[in-house]
Amino acid sequence: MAKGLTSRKEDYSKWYNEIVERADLAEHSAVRGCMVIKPYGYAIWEKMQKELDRMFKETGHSNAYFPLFVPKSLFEAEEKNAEGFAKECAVVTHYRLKNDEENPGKLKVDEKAKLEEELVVRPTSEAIIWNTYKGWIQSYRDLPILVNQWANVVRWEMRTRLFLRTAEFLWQEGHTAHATKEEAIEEAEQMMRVYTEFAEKFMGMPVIQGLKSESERFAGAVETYCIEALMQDGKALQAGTSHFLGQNFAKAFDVKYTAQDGKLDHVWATSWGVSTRLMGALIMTHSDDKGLVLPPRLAPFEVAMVPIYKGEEQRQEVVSHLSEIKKELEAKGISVKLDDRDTHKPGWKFAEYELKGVPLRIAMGMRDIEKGSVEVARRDTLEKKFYDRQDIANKVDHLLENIQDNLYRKAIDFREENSHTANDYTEFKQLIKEGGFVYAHWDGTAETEEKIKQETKATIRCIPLDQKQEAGKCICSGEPSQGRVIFAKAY
RNA sequence: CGGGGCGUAGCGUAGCCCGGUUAUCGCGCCUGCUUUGGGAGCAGGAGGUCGCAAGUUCGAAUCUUGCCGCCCCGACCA
Repeated sequence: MAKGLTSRKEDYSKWYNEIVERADLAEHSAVRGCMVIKPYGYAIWEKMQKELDRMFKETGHSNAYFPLFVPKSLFEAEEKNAEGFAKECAVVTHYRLKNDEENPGKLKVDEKAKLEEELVVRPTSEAIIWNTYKGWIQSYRDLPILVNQWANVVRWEMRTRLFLRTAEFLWQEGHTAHATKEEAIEEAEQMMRVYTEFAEKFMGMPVIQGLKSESERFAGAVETYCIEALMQDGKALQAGTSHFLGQNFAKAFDVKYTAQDGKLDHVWATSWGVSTRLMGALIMTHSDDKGLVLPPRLAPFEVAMVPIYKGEEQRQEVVSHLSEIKKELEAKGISVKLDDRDTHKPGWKFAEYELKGVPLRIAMGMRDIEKGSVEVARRDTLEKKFYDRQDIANKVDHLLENIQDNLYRKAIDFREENSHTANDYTEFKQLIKEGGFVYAHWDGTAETEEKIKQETKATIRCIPLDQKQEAGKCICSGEPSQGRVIFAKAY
């Protein structure tokens, strides 16, 4: 009996939730707005972490860890940053509970244990980190500081969606300090490029690099670079951001250094981050109506092996053949799960590994052993083929590479098919309704952007870095514009 | 914080309007036999403070009142 998923086209949200749940990635926690990432989902996140971490180290960064709590006085130091996040902060006000005499067995907050100063649970760590950097920096010799932190942060969201928006989420946040403006800008741009490379090479997800408009800019940043991806329902997803912070935080926390020429100046800063939201992006970029589809480079295991047999004797024979193949694959660095459980039937396993997005499935039974063949099914195309037993390791290796490329190419094709240019407001509204990226002229003002948002629900996703200089008129106000920006409805 | 909806087994639900034996069905779970190349079949079984509290009544999942919790749509947002 087939227990299918809801179709993507029928109800995208439902489809998404079913994949997250049935592929065993995550679930809602009993804690409001919070998420439990289950082992299989976390294994994917760990692969992401590993690759990102490697790329950060290759670009000269080191990991460190800063406190979860930010004293309110530090949090409010950089005004724009504080104002931007104030509405969604969890705040610790007490440090002790006591027995509730009126309700035996229950606890209540001990009012005597009220904190002198409230502690904000970090929604982002600029404040606590810049307060720390203050003590680390005196001279140009102390610069640059290139630090990354893997951490959890809390943003008290009113409405949540697994991986895309939860009250607590996991991420990495890089925080760097530089002697010059140019160096800081180069750092922010470099990290955007690192994110781009990760998204495209590992996630198989094409992204557009760009700058945020003022209203979408990070609170406290001078400039926000971003990568934007297009999901299969035609909505945009901000996949990563890298901020040039100017001297805003250095001034707020009074972080100065003495330059080679003896002059005292504030340092220049960047911060950049990607979160478990990338998991949501990964799911929505490749998955289909049969479940998750994972790019080989991020799959917890690239190959699932399913033995087919009747009786214990056959089972042992088939499993021993598969074990040999497994060794050959592992020798090539391919990760394999041999599912020899007798508690589930082959058909059940086929469906299960499809739901979980395993790139390749190898099935083997007595027939194959006799013929010297192996059945290989690829997840991206759902194509099944028999390959010669002798050559299987090379074939699998080749297929995995092919799948990785194919997923990326398919995602690019999808994005191109769903990217359009609008030349007037009527056309714009129609295109936005249909979904996808819409390239259009904009007069550069926040007022117009807001008006368009109110009228169409579309926002400026970014001003693309490769924007062509092109004289035109704003689709909304008719004022002159130098180039097109990307509009879309967004997550 | 505004508008709407829902709370019945691990999950999804019927029953409620019009009160009446042992609370319905499906999935899942357990046992046994037969099965195993696309989510097996049959037989048996376990599992429930019907969100909580009070009230009306001979009798409440069902009616009344209060409370609690959750979901959806807005506003906010990576």
